[in-house]
Amino acid sequence: MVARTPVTRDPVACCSPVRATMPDETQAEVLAQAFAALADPIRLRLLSFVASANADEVCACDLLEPSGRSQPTVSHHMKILIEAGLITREKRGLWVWYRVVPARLDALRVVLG
Amino acid sequence: MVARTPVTRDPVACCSPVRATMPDETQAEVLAQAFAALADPIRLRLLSFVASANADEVCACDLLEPSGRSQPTVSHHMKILIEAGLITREKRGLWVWYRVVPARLDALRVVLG
DNA sequence: CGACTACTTCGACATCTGTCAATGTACTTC
DNA sequence: GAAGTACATTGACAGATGTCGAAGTAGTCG
Repeated sequence: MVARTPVTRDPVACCSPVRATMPDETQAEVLAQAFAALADPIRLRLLSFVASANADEVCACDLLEPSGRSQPTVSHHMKILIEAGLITREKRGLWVWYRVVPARLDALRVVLG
Repeated sequence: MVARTPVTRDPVACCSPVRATMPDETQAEVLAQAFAALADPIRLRLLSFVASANADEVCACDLLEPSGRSQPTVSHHMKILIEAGLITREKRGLWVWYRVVPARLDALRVVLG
């Protein structure tokens, strides 16, 4: 660990220079948007549901009842997950099918360490 | 699982029963709070900064300038990261030192797959 | 065509969130 | 003690977010 110049008299220096980095602002913006998609309990449950399905895709109609939210609300949340790149939507006939985007989840996992 | 009652007589059945699971609501609540802490660009940058520091801890005074936010605002964001369990705060004398909680980051990574 | 179905979008609302100036608290130094 | 420093908390405000009913869109069926 760094001997961080403890406060002797003088100009009470706080710390020796730190070496650390931040992602730039636009990069942080994109990542934050992705995490924001996960920042709602309903969306986390919806995403888990799709990710854990035995088939690799899930019909929108299957999301309504277990989520306990109205149909417009579920549609709204799924849109947010899509815009975050975490899932994809495909319409076939009257129905809509969702599937996860594993690469996107991988990317977030990498950010966490 | 719900037998998806195909309502009319011979309607095009939507989907065969899906096998999938959701985290329960309280579990989702806790996870969502953690992800919410990552859902702000400033906080992502602050966390990255602490995580990437050469020393394993970072003085609060080092966060002000690179974040470009006021001192109360940075203090506010750090508090949110702490409440999410992502970092810890330790006061020594006049200064405050932050360090990341790797186990917490691990936990989130697990959720992502 | 017209009726119906699955889903999306809109509009409105209450709540939550990020921000900073002002103020408070804890600690050090004189 | 008093003065000064580092950080936290408060208060206030604009803007974002979650929610649902109502209306709109796109597809199917007869």
